[in-house]
Amino acid sequence: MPSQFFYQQKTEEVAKQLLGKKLVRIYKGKRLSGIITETEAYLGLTDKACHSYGGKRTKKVTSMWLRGGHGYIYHIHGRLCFNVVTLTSEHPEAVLIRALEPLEGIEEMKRFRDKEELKQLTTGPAKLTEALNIIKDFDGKPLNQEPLFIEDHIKIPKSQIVAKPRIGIHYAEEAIEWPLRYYIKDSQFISKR
DNA sequence: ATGATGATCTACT
DNA sequence: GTAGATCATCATC
Repeated sequence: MPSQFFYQQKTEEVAKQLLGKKLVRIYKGKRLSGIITETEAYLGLTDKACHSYGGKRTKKVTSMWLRGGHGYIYHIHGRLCFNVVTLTSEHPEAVLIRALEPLEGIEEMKRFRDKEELKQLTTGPAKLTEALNIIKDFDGKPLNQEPLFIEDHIKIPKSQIVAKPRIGIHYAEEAIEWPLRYYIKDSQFISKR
C-alpha cells in the first residue's frame, strides 16, 4: 500500500505513478479490483478545469481540501466519478481515475454494469465506479483501509506512459490543452484513443 | 423554489 | 460522428 508521502508528491507525479497500481473494493467479503490504466491530474487553484479552481470551497469539493490519500467522489451527469486527493490541505488537487483493467471479481462487475464485454466494464470514469460499486459514502474516506483502497502492483516505466490533453473540459480555456491525461501505452483498457 | 450546468454514457447514423 | 438521458449540486431568485 502506498504511504501517505506517496500522495503528497506533485499531482502530475501521483497521476503517473498511480498507473499500474490496483484499485481494490471489498464487497460482501469479495475483492473487486482492477489495474489503473488511465488517470487525469487536476491542479487546484489555477486550473480552470478543476472543481476547486479559484479556491472554491462548496460542499461538493470539501474532500478535495483534505490531505493526500483520501477519496473525492462527485456526481456528474447523474453518475459518480472517483478521484484520489493529493498534496496537503492547502492544495486542493486530485487525480481522476478514468479507466481500469479488470482483475478480480469480474463476474460481480458484470452484474453491477449489466454488461458482459470485458472492455465495457471499467473503461470510463463513471463506468469503473459502477463496476466496483463505489458509492458517495466513500467521499472523503482515506484510501488505506477497507472497503476501498489502493494497492501497489506493477511499475510502469516512463517510456510506457502517454500524456495527452484531458477529456470533456471544453470550457477550461487555456487549461484545455494542458497534457494532464496519462495512460498506459498499448493498453486495451482506456476510455478513448 | 426553480433553472442551468456538467471531469458521462449509450444508442444511434 | 451526434443526440438524448441523466440527476445531484449550485447560483439565483
